[in-house]
Amino acid sequence: MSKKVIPADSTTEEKIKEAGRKVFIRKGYAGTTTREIADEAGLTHALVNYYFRSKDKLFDIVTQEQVAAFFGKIYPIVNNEDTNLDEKVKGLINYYTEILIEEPGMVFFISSEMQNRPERIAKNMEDNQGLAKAVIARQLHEARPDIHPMQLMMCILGMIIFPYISRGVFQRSMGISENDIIKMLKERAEFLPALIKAMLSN
Amino acid sequence: MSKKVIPADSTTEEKIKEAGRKVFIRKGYAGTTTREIADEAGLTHALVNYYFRSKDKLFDIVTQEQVAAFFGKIYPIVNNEDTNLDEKVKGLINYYTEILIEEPGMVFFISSEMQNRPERIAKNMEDNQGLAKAVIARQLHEARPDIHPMQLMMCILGMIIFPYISRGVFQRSMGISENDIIKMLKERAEFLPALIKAMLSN
DNA sequence: ATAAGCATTAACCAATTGGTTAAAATATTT
DNA sequence: AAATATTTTAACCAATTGGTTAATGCTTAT
Repeated sequence: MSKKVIPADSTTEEKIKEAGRKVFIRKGYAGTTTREIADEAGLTHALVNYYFRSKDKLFDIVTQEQVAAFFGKIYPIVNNEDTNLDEKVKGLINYYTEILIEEPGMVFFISSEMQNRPERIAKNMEDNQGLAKAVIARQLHEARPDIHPMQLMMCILGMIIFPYISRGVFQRSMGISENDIIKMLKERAEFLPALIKAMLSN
Repeated sequence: MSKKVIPADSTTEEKIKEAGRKVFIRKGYAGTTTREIADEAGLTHALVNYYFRSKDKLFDIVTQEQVAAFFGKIYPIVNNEDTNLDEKVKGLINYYTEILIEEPGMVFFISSEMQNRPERIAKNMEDNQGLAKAVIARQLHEARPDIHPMQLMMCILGMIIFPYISRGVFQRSMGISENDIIKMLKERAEFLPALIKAMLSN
């Protein structure tokens, strides 16, 4: 997930998969050509089909793994019996701050996948029984019994993730530099827990 | 912006533009073919070039107008001197609830445009001097002087908009129907003002 | 060393793409 | 009604696309 530098000694298959991941996230499925993936990997485009049979199959694998990695890291946080709500919130904030500064396209990628071809991702979600049964849902219900835990979850995740989606808008709107907006995004990690706490206090 | 049914008496040019808008939002630039736009409009694809010279030019115009309409409706709300913060929040919630239930792809479209080709949209933003100088920014600063108004703005908009982006995830994760998730999204409009108020109370 | 199997390449293919154009259809002007 | 201008169409074009394949290179076991 983090800045994946392709190791020089990685196999051709790994190179292609990683190149595919990068380009797919950057340009989306339709905007990506197998030749560009091959270029990114420093190979011929015939090899994409040699190792993965088709662009579609490669995309499937990349998406599958990406989503699995994404949610795989979230569930341990929201399902931890030993942390309270505040600690979970901080855990989520740290996680998203880390990966989304590195790879801002990730949210687009996953959520557009989720909208366009939900079946493909369903499997990974079921394995984890979803957010609905997570420990955090119970804790949210305790904090605010008047509002459905999933609604609160949307609020929390929205506050954390949305800025990475709307980055460009805010950057333009405020006329500030790339570096400054990244600084702002990192700053958020500090005061967000308090804001969320205030929101959840009945 | 709302459910735009193409009037039967509209000109060919209007038909193409509206068809282009729909398909571009649904499939993105790369995923859209001029022939599909023509199909959607019930015409030959040569007419797309006849009226708009190229797919690219049509996309430019559609994007331009879409962004202008989008922000054109927001700025009157956030710049109103006669409403307080709570009323502005409610105004934003109503606006987004309305258009995003109608056209869930809009947020994707605009924010991905904003990330991929920010120059193209810059003009529309400057005209409105951005969010930074809006009345709401001043009011947010009064409510919470300890946090930058733009940070608060991201929080508010995140809580409102993010659910429309992550719709699919939550729907899957909770195993509920399309209708139920729409019901949830509409429900949000009712309790969100209170949650945001709680968050902003120092 | 040689044969066998795997990896890689360049050349190729059919389908689709954005875009053009000449001719046909329609509307407008005279 | 005839001439003119505009709109629409079908056929076409070159470029790009995902995918295949036969030949070449490279390992590795024999």
